[in-house]
Amino acid sequence: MDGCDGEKRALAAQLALVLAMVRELESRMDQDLPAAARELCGELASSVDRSIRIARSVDGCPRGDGSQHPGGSNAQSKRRQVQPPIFCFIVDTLIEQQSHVSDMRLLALRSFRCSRKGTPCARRQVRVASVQDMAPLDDGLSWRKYGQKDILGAKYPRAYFKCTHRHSQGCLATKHVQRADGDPLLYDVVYHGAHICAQAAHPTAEQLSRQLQPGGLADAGQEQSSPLEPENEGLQAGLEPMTPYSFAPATGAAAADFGGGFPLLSPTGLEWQLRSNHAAGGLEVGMEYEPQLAEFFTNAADPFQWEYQDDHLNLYSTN
DNA sequence: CGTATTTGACCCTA
DNA sequence: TAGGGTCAAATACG
Repeated sequence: MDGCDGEKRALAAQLALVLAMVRELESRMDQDLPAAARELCGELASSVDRSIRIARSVDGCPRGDGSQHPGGSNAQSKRRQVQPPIFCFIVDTLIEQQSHVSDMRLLALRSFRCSRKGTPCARRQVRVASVQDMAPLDDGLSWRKYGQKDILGAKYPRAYFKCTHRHSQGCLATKHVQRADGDPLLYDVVYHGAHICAQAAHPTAEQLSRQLQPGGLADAGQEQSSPLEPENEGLQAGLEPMTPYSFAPATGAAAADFGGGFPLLSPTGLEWQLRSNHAAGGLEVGMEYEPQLAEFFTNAADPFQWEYQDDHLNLYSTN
């Protein structure tokens, strides 16, 4: 398959890049440049992560003998594509991404002009990091675990949580937490629905202070579930007054934006995948449901350079 | 004793 | 029919 060959070449290129980075890291360590070495470590992590994803995608390609791994990424991708009323956000670790977050916020709002029909059912997925070998389950909201499931092809089981106030207040928010295969300190957290319970409407002081911390995931390793009011900042760019997306509780300060996460919530059916790739100087957005948006984003006047490939939209900072 | 977690069974969808 | 998601009884915990 041509596509798989392309993926393999991309994987080889990524691994070559990793190798070059390792050598550069050695050099920087020899020169006693800890800050430079640390910076490179971030790039390395990003590159390895990218390699892993490419490898998974290659693994899902049809093989020469016609066999195909049933749990490959193709199967998952196909499964997602046939669940239209779903809004999905994948937000990778946005460490040191503060300058990009506001741009992405505008971007997301702009994109709603092309929103699809959908149901109020919202889903977003984030990837969070735990500082130690412990689950980053404390996102300031109370959840009750109601199930755990081994997922085909996944190394770790997926845990299912629902809001503690489901019965008392009818809050239907749920989340799924799964440890990432590639990095045991990373967790993929998928939120379904929005909290309508009191704890969401009145976040605790601890929650607020956490959101106000500019450190991001590096020190928090968590993501806030945020069903609160839409934020108005993004409307300044001449956008329609309707703001179907809702963000984290508004703080007014860009530096406090999401505590490293990107809690954007939409009642639309638009499905997105968004990853940060700060080390490579950009962000990566996969839009499985809206490939027609490629042209829109390509022409968008953002401080990014857009590149559309297959069903993924890559954007790089032009700064 | 009330609440949370575990886990096998069941349901739904592709 | 397989796999993901949820239910609910059993169990653990404070």
